Amino acid sequence: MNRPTMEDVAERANVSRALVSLVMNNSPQVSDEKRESVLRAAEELGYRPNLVARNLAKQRTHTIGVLVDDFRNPFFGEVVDGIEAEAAEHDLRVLILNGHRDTWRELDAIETFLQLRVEGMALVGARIGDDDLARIGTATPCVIVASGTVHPGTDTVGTDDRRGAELAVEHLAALGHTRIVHMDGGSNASAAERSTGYESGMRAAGIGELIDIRPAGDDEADALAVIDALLAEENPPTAIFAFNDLLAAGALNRLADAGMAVPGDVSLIGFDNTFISALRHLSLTTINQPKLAMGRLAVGTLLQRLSDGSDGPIRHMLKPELVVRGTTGPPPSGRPHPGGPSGPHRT
Amino acid sequence: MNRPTMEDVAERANVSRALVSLVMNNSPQVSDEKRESVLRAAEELGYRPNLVARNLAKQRTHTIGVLVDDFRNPFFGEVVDGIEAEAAEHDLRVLILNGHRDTWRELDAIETFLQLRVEGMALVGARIGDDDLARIGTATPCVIVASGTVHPGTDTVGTDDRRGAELAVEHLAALGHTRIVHMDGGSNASAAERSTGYESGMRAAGIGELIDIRPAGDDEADALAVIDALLAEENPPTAIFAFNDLLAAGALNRLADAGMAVPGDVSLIGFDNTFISALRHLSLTTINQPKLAMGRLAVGTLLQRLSDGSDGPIRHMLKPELVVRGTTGPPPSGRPHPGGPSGPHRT
DNA sequence: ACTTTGAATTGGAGCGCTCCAACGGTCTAT
DNA sequence: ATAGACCGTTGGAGCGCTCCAATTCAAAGT
Repeated sequence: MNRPTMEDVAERANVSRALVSLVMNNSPQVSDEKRESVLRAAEELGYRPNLVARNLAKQRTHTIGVLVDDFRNPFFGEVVDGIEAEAAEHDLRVLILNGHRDTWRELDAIETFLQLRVEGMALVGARIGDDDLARIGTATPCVIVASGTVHPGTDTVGTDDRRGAELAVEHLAALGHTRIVHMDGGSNASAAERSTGYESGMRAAGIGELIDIRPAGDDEADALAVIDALLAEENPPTAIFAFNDLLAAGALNRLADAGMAVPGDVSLIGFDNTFISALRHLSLTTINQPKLAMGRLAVGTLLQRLSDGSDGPIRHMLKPELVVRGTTGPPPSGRPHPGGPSGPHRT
Repeated sequence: MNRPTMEDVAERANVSRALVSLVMNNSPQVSDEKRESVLRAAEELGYRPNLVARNLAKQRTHTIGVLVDDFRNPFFGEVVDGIEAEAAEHDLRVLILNGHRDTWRELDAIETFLQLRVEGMALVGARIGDDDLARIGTATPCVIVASGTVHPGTDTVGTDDRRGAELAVEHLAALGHTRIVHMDGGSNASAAERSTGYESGMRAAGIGELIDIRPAGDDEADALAVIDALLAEENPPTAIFAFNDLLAAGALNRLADAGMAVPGDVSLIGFDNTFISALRHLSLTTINQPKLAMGRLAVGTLLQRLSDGSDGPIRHMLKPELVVRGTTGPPPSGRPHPGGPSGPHRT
């Protein structure tokens, strides 16, 4: 009834348990004869090595844990793809846990990883603070991925969010916009950096006095109220820099509802360059993050940490890139108070 | 240097290892005094129970494995949300592995689950065949989620894909369409059922002789060539039923490129009702699958299998629902060969 | 004073595996 | 013939935990 163990295989093949172990780890120093007889016995019994026992005995799990902030956001899916690709090349198993955009659940997931004795962790878009991070301890290597702020003492892989935000503002300013509003990412880990970048971008463009940040969030739904509020104002912005693509998509929806033409009446730019922004019908101008590369680098960092004891945090800061699509254009000409939504449709 | 073990905690608290174990499992029959002293010692040492050892000793892992066909497809994300919600309520850990739309990698993931001794598996959108399924054996409960065909002898949770496809055809037929093409899902697990439903729907509508299935796939990119081919024909369809939302989104892109108005020149319907279809700028008519409910039911099924030994496969077949949005409408009137793409823009 | 009960605590065996030291065997060198 | 080297194989200890039976000790019953 019970799962067959190594002992069972050994008995059936008339060898010792140790020999079965050698075969299962394909040790070269087993005679072909015995090897085959062991493999046959294993096959016949439907034997499957018990990784739990093996991990305990070996004191190694060959596993890394990946904490993903939010499965719904396609951004993370692509980062995970990169992680998995790199991990596979190094014979590492990847365990994925979902943070559900919630600090408490993140901590829970990390605790699980630690108890499962993963050999490293990649926290992708995690929202936990530096104090929590410190409490994790240094026993298990840990890399923070795509979480904006520079965490002292922790390895990080990320895009230069600040620079990315600056690129967005530069692009809009170059088109002639001045009343550029930033819809902030709320509790998202990258929110602060992108806000900062927005501010410095505005100042660099000589329109620092027009800095206008609205608290929003990082999900489609978070855009609705903000857009409504914006449109109700007497002097609405001519351009909006949304924290990410999801938020921008939500904004696009609401703007369409309100009969505003994009980019005729208002320009919109997102962040992340997820596949959503590339959908022809959204055609969202955005800032690209090298998602796959980030995933691969995350694993690379972990491996480096695992092999040598180099001190000093490893930091990879990747370059963001402006991707111009259809939601940005020059501001509506000479109409400080747009009389009515009648701009041309986007193509 | 090494991770502290129970033994270390016991020594520091001047108790036996067994007592520490009792405390860690918060057994009620430990004196408050000892409990506190153990907890304090654990805290001071930074002790973290070793789940690997515990799982081995307990012969239980309290873990279920979830194999996801494709992280990029938002459909799966929502199913996983349901799974996690239900699992959390039953104190089950959820391990997620990515199948990358590849049978071989799926089998690999399943093998990993089995070796890790998960207590159950949910295969979401898996592409493996019944023979592979059989080879897994009955030792570990396994539920197939959202994989169209009825797998004999295996528990399944799914939407009635066939009926869903019929709904799609009914809707199009009711609008007056007859030349309705189905873009097939290729190797996707649900492809066959939806094709069948398309066929029966066509026959039920009295247009069985117009059945026209084109091999496509389940990803955006898979739509391009098919749309191109369709548009090059002398008598292109007036309606397209795409295998899923992603494929429909790709089709929408290509149709826009070609200057075709949707639904003016051609109607389009997807499947899944992912958040993508709800984006106002796509506004894709689609067939809803109760994704969250499917996830919860999957875990429910596993739990049922785990508790009793009821024989006979458990099957949950949920009801699909038509969600009418903006990509379907009546066929272009009296224009067998549309002279030029000049239909009205969608709102 | 004695046993009885019961609650709190402990030692030890065991979960399925790995890994090391030791073993028997054949083969070559002295 | 004896020692050494080497290869394939094996028993046993140990990984960190759980769980059972056994033990201690205090309070209660006779």
